[in-house]
Amino acid sequence: MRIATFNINNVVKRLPNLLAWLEAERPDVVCLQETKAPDALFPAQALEAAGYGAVWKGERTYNGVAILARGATPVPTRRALPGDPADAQSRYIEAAVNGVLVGCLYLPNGNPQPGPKFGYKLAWFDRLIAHAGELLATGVPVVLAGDYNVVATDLDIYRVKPLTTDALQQPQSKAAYRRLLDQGWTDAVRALHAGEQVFTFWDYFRDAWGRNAGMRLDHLLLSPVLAPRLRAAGVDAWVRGDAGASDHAPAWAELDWP
DNA sequence: ATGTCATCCGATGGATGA
Repeated sequence: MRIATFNINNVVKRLPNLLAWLEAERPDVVCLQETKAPDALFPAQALEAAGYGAVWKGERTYNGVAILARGATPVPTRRALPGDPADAQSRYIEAAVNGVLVGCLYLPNGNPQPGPKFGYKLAWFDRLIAHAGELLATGVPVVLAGDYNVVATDLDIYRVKPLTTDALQQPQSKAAYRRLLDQGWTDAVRALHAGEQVFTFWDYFRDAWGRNAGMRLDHLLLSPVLAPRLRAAGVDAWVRGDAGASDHAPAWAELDWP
Protein backbone atom coordinates (compact mmCIF):
# COMPACT_ATOMS: atom_id res chain seq x y z
CA MET A 1 0.00 0.00 0.00
CA ARG A 2 1.34 3.41 -0.96
CA ILE A 3 -0.13 6.25 1.07
CA ALA A 4 0.50 9.91 0.33
CA THR A 5 -0.22 13.29 1.87
CA PHE A 6 -0.68 16.38 -0.29
CA ASN A 7 -1.59 19.94 0.69
CA ILE A 8 -3.45 20.72 -2.53
CA ASN A 9 -4.16 24.40 -1.70
CA ASN A 10 -7.68 24.47 -3.20
CA VAL A 11 -8.98 21.19 -4.62
CA VAL A 12 -11.34 22.96 -7.05
CA LYS A 13 -8.77 25.35 -8.45
CA ARG A 14 -6.09 22.66 -8.69
CA LEU A 15 -8.21 19.66 -9.70
CA PRO A 16 -6.25 19.28 -12.99
CA ASN A 17 -2.98 19.14 -11.03
CA LEU A 18 -4.44 16.60 -8.60
CA LEU A 19 -5.78 14.37 -11.38
CA ALA A 20 -2.48 14.51 -13.29
CA TRP A 21 -0.57 13.41 -10.18
CA LEU A 22 -3.05 10.62 -9.37
CA GLU A 23 -2.78 9.26 -12.89
CA ALA A 24 1.01 9.48 -12.95
CA GLU A 25 1.76 8.03 -9.50
CA ARG A 26 -1.37 5.98 -8.71
CA PRO A 27 -1.16 6.19 -4.88
CA ASP A 28 -3.50 3.81 -3.05
CA VAL A 29 -4.48 6.25 -0.32
CA VAL A 30 -4.26 10.05 -0.34
CA CYS A 31 -4.69 12.58 2.46
CA LEU A 32 -5.50 16.05 1.16
CA GLN A 33 -5.29 19.33 3.05
CA GLU A 34 -6.40 22.88 2.35
CA THR A 35 -9.15 21.73 0.02
CA LYS A 36 -10.72 25.17 0.59
CA ALA A 37 -14.12 24.07 -0.65
CA PRO A 38 -17.48 23.69 1.07
CA ASP A 39 -18.67 20.07 1.12
CA ALA A 40 -21.14 20.60 -1.73
CA LEU A 41 -18.33 21.73 -4.04
CA PHE A 42 -15.89 18.89 -3.33
CA PRO A 43 -15.12 17.28 -6.73
CA ALA A 44 -16.20 13.77 -5.71
CA GLN A 45 -17.47 12.83 -9.17
CA ALA A 46 -14.26 13.74 -10.96
CA LEU A 47 -12.27 11.75 -8.40
CA GLU A 48 -14.64 8.80 -8.70
CA ALA A 49 -14.14 8.90 -12.47
CA ALA A 50 -10.40 8.78 -11.81
CA GLY A 51 -10.91 5.64 -9.70
CA TYR A 52 -10.88 7.11 -6.20
CA GLY A 53 -13.52 6.98 -3.51
CA ALA A 54 -13.42 9.81 -0.99
CA VAL A 55 -14.51 11.17 2.35
CA TRP A 56 -14.14 14.88 3.02
CA LYS A 57 -14.76 17.67 5.49
CA GLY A 58 -14.48 21.13 4.08
CA GLU A 59 -15.47 24.74 4.52
CA ARG A 60 -15.51 27.86 2.38
CA THR A 61 -12.16 29.60 1.67
CA TYR A 62 -10.05 28.02 4.42
CA ASN A 63 -8.76 24.65 5.64
CA GLY A 64 -10.55 21.48 4.52
CA VAL A 65 -9.34 17.85 4.53
CA ALA A 66 -10.15 14.69 2.58
CA ILE A 67 -9.09 11.05 2.30
CA LEU A 68 -9.06 9.26 -1.06
CA ALA A 69 -8.74 5.53 -1.71
CA ARG A 70 -8.10 3.93 -5.08
CA GLY A 71 -10.84 1.44 -5.91
CA ALA A 72 -12.47 1.78 -2.49
CA THR A 73 -14.45 4.14 -0.33
CA PRO A 74 -12.80 5.03 2.99
CA VAL A 75 -14.96 4.23 6.01
CA PRO A 76 -15.10 7.41 8.07
CA THR A 77 -14.52 7.21 11.83
CA ARG A 78 -14.20 10.94 12.65
CA ARG A 79 -14.67 14.29 10.96
CA ALA A 80 -13.13 16.41 13.70
CA LEU A 81 -10.28 16.21 16.19
CA PRO A 82 -11.71 15.51 19.65
CA GLY A 83 -11.09 17.76 22.62
CA ASP A 84 -12.80 21.04 21.73
CA PRO A 85 -16.43 21.01 20.52
CA ALA A 86 -16.19 24.77 19.91
CA ASP A 87 -13.47 24.29 17.27
CA ALA A 88 -15.33 24.59 13.94
CA GLN A 89 -12.30 24.57 11.62
CA SER A 90 -12.11 21.64 9.18
CA ARG A 91 -8.67 20.30 10.01
CA TYR A 92 -9.06 16.59 10.77
CA ILE A 93 -10.73 13.60 9.19
CA GLU A 94 -10.15 9.94 9.94
CA ALA A 95 -11.17 6.81 8.08
CA ALA A 96 -10.42 3.10 7.79
CA VAL A 97 -8.94 1.95 4.48
CA ASN A 98 -7.90 -1.66 3.83
CA GLY A 99 -7.44 -2.37 7.52
CA VAL A 100 -5.41 0.76 8.26
CA LEU A 101 -6.78 3.67 10.26
CA VAL A 102 -5.82 6.86 8.44
CA GLY A 103 -5.83 10.21 10.22
CA CYS A 104 -5.58 13.17 7.85
CA LEU A 105 -4.65 16.46 9.51
CA TYR A 106 -4.00 20.09 8.71
CA LEU A 107 -2.29 21.57 11.72
CA PRO A 108 -2.81 25.33 12.21
CA ASN A 109 -0.10 27.55 10.73
CA GLY A 110 0.03 29.70 13.85
CA ASN A 111 1.28 32.97 12.37
CA PRO A 112 1.54 35.70 13.40
CA GLN A 113 3.42 34.71 16.52
CA PRO A 114 2.90 35.53 19.30
CA GLY A 115 -0.87 35.88 19.24
CA PRO A 116 -4.15 33.98 19.44
CA LYS A 117 -3.39 32.02 16.26
CA PHE A 118 -0.21 30.64 17.80
CA GLY A 119 -2.16 29.77 20.95
CA TYR A 120 -4.67 27.90 18.81
CA LYS A 121 -1.85 26.05 17.08
CA LEU A 122 -0.31 24.84 20.34
CA ALA A 123 -3.71 23.90 21.78
CA TRP A 124 -4.54 21.99 18.59
CA PHE A 125 -1.18 20.21 18.82
CA ASP A 126 -1.98 19.19 22.41
CA ARG A 127 -5.32 17.79 21.30
CA LEU A 128 -3.62 15.90 18.46
CA ILE A 129 -1.07 14.40 20.86
CA ALA A 130 -3.86 13.32 23.20
CA HIS A 131 -5.82 11.69 20.39
CA ALA A 132 -2.71 10.11 18.89
CA GLY A 133 -1.96 8.55 22.26
CA GLU A 134 -5.41 7.01 22.36
CA LEU A 135 -4.96 5.63 18.85
CA LEU A 136 -1.63 4.08 19.83
CA ALA A 137 -3.22 2.47 22.88
CA THR A 138 -5.66 0.59 20.66
CA GLY A 139 -2.77 -1.20 18.94
CA VAL A 140 -4.39 -0.94 15.52
CA PRO A 141 -2.30 0.04 12.47
CA VAL A 142 -2.47 3.82 12.10
CA VAL A 143 -1.01 6.40 9.74
CA LEU A 144 -1.23 10.04 10.82
CA ALA A 145 -0.55 12.02 7.66
CA GLY A 146 -0.79 15.67 6.84
CA ASP A 147 0.60 19.17 6.89
CA TYR A 148 2.06 19.57 10.39
CA ASN A 149 3.15 23.18 9.79
CA VAL A 150 6.34 22.58 11.78
CA VAL A 151 9.99 22.71 10.77
CA ALA A 152 10.97 19.75 12.93
CA THR A 153 14.78 20.17 12.79
CA ASP A 154 17.38 22.39 11.14
CA LEU A 155 17.69 19.78 8.40
CA ASP A 156 14.08 20.42 7.39
CA ILE A 157 14.61 23.95 6.07
CA TYR A 158 16.85 25.35 3.35
CA ARG A 159 18.47 27.92 5.63
CA VAL A 160 18.20 28.27 9.37
CA LYS A 161 17.34 31.81 10.38
CA PRO A 162 18.25 32.42 14.01
CA LEU A 163 15.76 34.23 16.24
CA THR A 164 13.01 33.99 13.67
CA THR A 165 9.49 34.83 14.79
CA ASP A 166 7.98 32.29 12.36
CA ALA A 167 5.43 30.09 14.13
CA LEU A 168 6.64 27.05 12.15
CA GLN A 169 10.07 27.29 13.72
CA GLN A 170 9.27 28.20 17.32
CA PRO A 171 10.77 25.98 20.03
CA GLN A 172 7.23 25.25 21.31
CA SER A 173 6.20 24.00 17.84
CA LYS A 174 9.27 21.79 17.51
CA ALA A 175 8.87 20.47 21.05
CA ALA A 176 5.24 19.55 20.39
CA TYR A 177 6.20 17.59 17.26
CA ARG A 178 8.96 15.88 19.25
CA ARG A 179 6.48 14.94 22.00
CA LEU A 180 4.22 13.40 19.37
CA LEU A 181 7.06 11.35 17.85
CA ASP A 182 8.22 10.25 21.30
CA GLN A 183 4.89 8.53 21.84
CA GLY A 184 6.24 5.90 19.45
CA TRP A 185 5.46 7.16 15.96
CA THR A 186 7.85 6.76 13.01
CA ASP A 187 8.32 9.67 10.61
CA ALA A 188 8.38 7.60 7.40
CA VAL A 189 10.36 9.93 5.13
CA ARG A 190 12.93 10.78 7.80
CA ALA A 191 13.33 7.11 8.78
CA LEU A 192 14.47 6.18 5.27
CA HIS A 193 16.31 9.42 4.48
CA ALA A 194 18.25 10.13 7.67
CA GLY A 195 20.56 13.11 7.36
CA GLU A 196 19.17 14.02 3.94
CA GLN A 197 17.55 17.32 3.09
CA VAL A 198 14.06 16.52 1.78
CA PHE A 199 11.48 19.24 1.16
CA THR A 200 7.72 19.16 0.66
CA PHE A 201 6.98 22.90 0.52
CA TRP A 202 8.37 25.76 -1.53
CA ASP A 203 6.92 29.22 -0.96
CA TYR A 204 5.43 31.14 -3.87
CA PHE A 205 7.60 34.07 -2.80
CA ARG A 206 11.05 34.90 -4.17
CA ASP A 207 11.23 32.00 -6.62
CA ALA A 208 11.60 29.55 -3.73
CA TRP A 209 11.02 26.58 -6.05
CA GLY A 210 13.62 27.79 -8.56
CA ARG A 211 16.14 28.20 -5.75
CA ASN A 212 15.09 24.99 -3.96
CA ALA A 213 14.46 27.13 -0.89
CA GLY A 214 12.10 24.64 0.67
CA MET A 215 10.94 23.17 3.93
CA ARG A 216 9.69 19.75 5.01
CA LEU A 217 6.28 20.29 6.56
CA ASP A 218 4.25 17.29 5.39
CA HIS A 219 4.72 14.02 7.23
CA LEU A 220 3.44 10.46 7.44
CA LEU A 221 3.69 9.05 10.96
CA LEU A 222 3.43 5.28 11.30
CA SER A 223 2.23 3.43 14.39
CA PRO A 224 4.52 0.66 15.75
CA VAL A 225 2.64 -2.10 13.92
CA LEU A 226 3.34 -0.45 10.57
CA ALA A 227 6.87 0.89 11.11
CA PRO A 228 8.63 -2.45 10.39
CA ARG A 229 6.60 -2.69 7.18
CA LEU A 230 7.95 0.55 5.73
CA ARG A 231 9.58 -0.24 2.37
CA ALA A 232 10.11 3.14 0.71
CA ALA A 233 9.28 6.79 1.19
CA GLY A 234 9.78 10.02 -0.69
CA VAL A 235 8.37 13.19 -2.18
CA ASP A 236 6.90 13.64 -5.66
CA ALA A 237 8.68 16.97 -6.04
CA TRP A 238 7.98 17.17 -9.79
CA VAL A 239 4.40 18.13 -8.93
CA ARG A 240 5.62 21.48 -7.57
CA GLY A 241 7.11 22.41 -10.96
CA ASP A 242 3.88 22.06 -12.95
CA ALA A 243 1.83 25.03 -14.10
CA GLY A 244 -0.65 26.22 -11.48
CA ALA A 245 0.93 24.03 -8.80
CA SER A 246 0.20 24.04 -5.09
CA ASP A 247 3.05 25.37 -2.95
CA HIS A 248 3.35 21.85 -1.48
CA ALA A 249 4.33 18.55 -3.15
CA PRO A 250 3.02 15.11 -2.11
CA ALA A 251 5.00 13.04 0.39
CA TRP A 252 4.44 9.28 0.41
CA ALA A 253 5.24 6.02 2.14
CA GLU A 254 5.17 2.53 0.67
CA LEU A 255 4.09 -0.11 3.18
CA ASP A 256 4.27 -3.88 2.98
CA TRP A 257 0.56 -4.12 3.69
CA PRO A 258 -1.60 -6.12 3.86
C1' DA B 1 10.59 44.31 5.13
C1' DT B 2 10.13 42.02 1.15
C1' DG B 3 7.83 38.81 -1.99
C1' DT B 4 3.29 35.38 -4.62
C1' DC B 5 -1.13 33.40 -5.13
C1' DA B 6 -5.86 33.35 -4.38
C1' DT B 7 -10.33 34.54 -2.34
C1' DC B 8 -13.71 37.45 -0.29
C1' DC B 9 -16.61 41.41 -0.25
C1' DG B 10 -18.55 44.15 -3.01
C1' DA B 11 -16.17 47.31 -6.11
C1' DT B 12 -13.44 47.96 -10.28
C1' DG B 13 -9.13 47.56 -5.22
C1' DG B 14 -7.98 46.40 -0.19
C1' DA B 15 -7.83 43.04 3.45
C1' DT B 16 -6.74 38.52 4.58
C1' DG B 17 -4.29 33.98 5.03
C1' DA B 18 -0.66 31.15 3.88
